[in-house]
Amino acid sequence: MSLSIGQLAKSTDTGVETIRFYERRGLMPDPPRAPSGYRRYPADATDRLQFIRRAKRLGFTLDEIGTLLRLQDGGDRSEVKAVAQAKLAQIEARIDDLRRMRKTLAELEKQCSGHGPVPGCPIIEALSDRSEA
Amino acid sequence: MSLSIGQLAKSTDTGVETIRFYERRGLMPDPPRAPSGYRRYPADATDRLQFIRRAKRLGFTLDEIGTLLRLQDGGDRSEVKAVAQAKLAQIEARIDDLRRMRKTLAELEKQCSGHGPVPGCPIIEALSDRSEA
DNA sequence: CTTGACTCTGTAGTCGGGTACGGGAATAGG
DNA sequence: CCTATTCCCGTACCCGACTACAGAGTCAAG
Repeated sequence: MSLSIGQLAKSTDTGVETIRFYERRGLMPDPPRAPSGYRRYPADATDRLQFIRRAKRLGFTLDEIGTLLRLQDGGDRSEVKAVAQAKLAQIEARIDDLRRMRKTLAELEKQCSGHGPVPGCPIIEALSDRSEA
Repeated sequence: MSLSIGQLAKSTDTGVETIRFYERRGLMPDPPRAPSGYRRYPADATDRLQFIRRAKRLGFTLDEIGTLLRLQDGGDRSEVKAVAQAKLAQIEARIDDLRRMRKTLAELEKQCSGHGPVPGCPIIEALSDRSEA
């Protein structure tokens, strides 16, 4: 039992173009072809595509997913753990960045009355502040 | 007293190319030119560029910064506040996304022993899980 | 057998925010 | 006065992850 690219796309909620794109990127192996040239996917192609989709939801880039897939077919568990730790560190750094932005912005937003003319608005004043680096 | 583009760049820790790029984007006004065609920036160009840099640090896109600059020279404070609130909401949504990723990934990372072969690694298993959407 | 949906390849465009390059002109320092 | 630096403009390129064609061939339903 094999799937057409359209069926694979539907079964994984992915676009047909995206699957071909993953193939070019080397994330999906080149599938066998029908005499017409049409791609015929074995059932486990669905698993591989799901793997990619889940990894993406966890924040991995396509390159990182490529690494994980390579480790899957023959790697050491320590390497997988290292990839996960690196990603975790990136996520945490990004969260910290965003929390700093949120803190500053939330304070300004609270201070802004929300009515009247712009001159005197604490948000604009903070951005314009001539006395600060 | 006017500044060359290079001096303006240095004084705001920005690249010369970036300033020209902001000009094309309409964030920096077209400056007066010397007879040679060289840009001659009035002193307050520094303020405007600092405004852009600070707004960027707060997470605003260049389009949003354009809006803020337009409001600065003649808008209503409620509009500024609305822009800030929208950005705050986006930042919070992004933080929530990242925290969900972190939670999942941290759990998997903790469960992975970090030694041995990949088959059986909880991280890879979770990504491969055939029984889950 | 026809029609419409699907698939093929290859190339190009999108978004955001720059960065780089090439060839020529102007300017500043020694 | 000479040379190194700066500046001009226009265009093209970078990242990541798609997405959109065009034009041709194929497959499935009625």
